[in-house]
Amino acid sequence: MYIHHTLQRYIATALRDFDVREHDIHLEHPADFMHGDYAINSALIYARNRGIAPRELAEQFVQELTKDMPAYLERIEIAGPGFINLFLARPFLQSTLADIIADSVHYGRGSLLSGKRVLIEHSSPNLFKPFHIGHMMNNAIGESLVRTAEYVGGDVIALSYPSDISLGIGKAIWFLLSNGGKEALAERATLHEQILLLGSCYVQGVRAFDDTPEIQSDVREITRQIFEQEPTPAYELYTLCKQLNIDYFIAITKRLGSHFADFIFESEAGVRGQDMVRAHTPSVFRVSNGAHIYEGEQDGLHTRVFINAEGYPTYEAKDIGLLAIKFERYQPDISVLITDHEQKEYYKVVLAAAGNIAPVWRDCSVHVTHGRMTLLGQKMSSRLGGVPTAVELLDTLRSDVYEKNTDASDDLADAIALAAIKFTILKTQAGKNINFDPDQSLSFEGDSGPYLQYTHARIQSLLTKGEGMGIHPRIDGALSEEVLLERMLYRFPHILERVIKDYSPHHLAHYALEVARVFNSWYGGTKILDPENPHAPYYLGLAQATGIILERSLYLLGIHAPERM
RNA sequence: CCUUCCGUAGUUCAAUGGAUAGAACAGGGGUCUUCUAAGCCCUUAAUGUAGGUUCGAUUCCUACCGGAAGGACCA
Repeated sequence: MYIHHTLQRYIATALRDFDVREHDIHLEHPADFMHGDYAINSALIYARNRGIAPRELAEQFVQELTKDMPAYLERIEIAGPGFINLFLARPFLQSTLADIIADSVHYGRGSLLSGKRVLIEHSSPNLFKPFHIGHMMNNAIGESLVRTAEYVGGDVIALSYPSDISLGIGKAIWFLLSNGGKEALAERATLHEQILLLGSCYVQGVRAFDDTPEIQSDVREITRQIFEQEPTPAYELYTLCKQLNIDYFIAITKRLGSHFADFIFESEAGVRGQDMVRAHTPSVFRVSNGAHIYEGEQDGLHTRVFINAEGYPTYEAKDIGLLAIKFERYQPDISVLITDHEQKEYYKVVLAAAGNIAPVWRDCSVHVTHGRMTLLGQKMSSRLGGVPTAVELLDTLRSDVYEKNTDASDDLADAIALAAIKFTILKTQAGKNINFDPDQSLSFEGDSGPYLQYTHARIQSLLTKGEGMGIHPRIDGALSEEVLLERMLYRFPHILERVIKDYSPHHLAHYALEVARVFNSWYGGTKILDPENPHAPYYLGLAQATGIILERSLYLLGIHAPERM
């Protein structure tokens, strides 16, 4: 149990005669340390209903709270219009530092999601199309939520939903088949080059389809063969290409720090969804102009087509099938889906329809949306191929790292480049658009991933040097003058709960920045490894605890914290 | 036309209805014979407009202005 839980319970118990419920106690960290470590505004809120002056009620509250004050509290004050400010006692703060060091990589683990199965779908790729920076955005948020949900006790299953079937893919296969087929692929030496070839087949196939109507029936025939899984050369080539794309997807998401427990393919969901929709017509869906539709107006939404007049499932039906497979296979308590916010209204209709088939599909689903990335002020679109792929962007940033640090290994350069990109994405609240200006957003200075990594690496260096000098980190013993850092580190577990509550890792990103800033500011004015100073072991312990919090924060953001840089 | 989302320093982002709206970048000025200068210290600068609710509004409500996304057989 962490301090915010303990405190909340204590306050609720102390104030039970005032009918203040635990749930209604809002513990917040005041912006200014002068206002204590925690503040509650309960007196302000409750005074309204009672017709008492807020400060007067606050005084009654404080009287109860101080009657038998626990040791972890130093004092309680009333401030402003009736805030109650709580100051944690320094011995408590120091015991927390000791806990952090003792628990190390387990510090902050919690029970918020204990016993809950949490499904998180993210990074769903369009096979045959490049993994571009929009996918990186989805991946960064998804991976961070996966790690954080796991950290607070969830039984988390990460999965991805690759789009493996479409007319567009038929176009790509047609083009490749007409331009060398399997042999053309075999000429490419690496997986990366093969993927580039497939990407260009996609673009050229789409163009050929639009420009030369004569080929359209051939393309449709190939697409049909793929759909029906007929053992033709086209289907055989498709199977090969699909596997290459999956291999590539696994490789790139691994480089980004993700792995998936399962893939559910669009082709699979399509079949399932189509059956599902037909089985629930006319109870849920209705046939109109030959198409199976769901009339969203009954839920204040709009009508969408689930099976088109030609009898093919649309994305809507596939999403129904996907829900069916997810809940059948995993029985999740919470099923999180991460997409860009263009799909927000769309997905409301899907969930409304789904809720009429099985209420849990709707009630246990959470749709987390992220904004769109704009690059240099231009709206991104994967269609024309003008958008950098994840690999291109990463490699570009890596060369910037080498410029700054000529000794950097490939792994280190990759870790720093990734940190820059991921942090840019994660410091913004999920749901908002992100302006992606490589020159500015991806800076290695200031509010950035590399800043956090640098601070962490610097602490590791201190620890190594301290070891050599015979200074060992120690929290007990002589107290120094108070260091602001002590009032920052214990907050970590509380922040994780907010990340999960809001499904937005940006809380953690900003917290980590604040920790790093406070540390650097202290470091700038204090000599830590001073053999003459009796407080040196304590200082080093404080640095060590800070290093742990930074490393854990970075880990939960999906960012690697190098020992040295 | 309808629905949803978004308007905060020059720029990129914070602020769970709270206390003096915080950072970073850019600009200006300092700082390495001393633990990693990817750092630190100082400095200029912001809530689209008009109302309303509240002890208190960047946050909630209404209208307007501006931007984005979605709105039946595309994905």
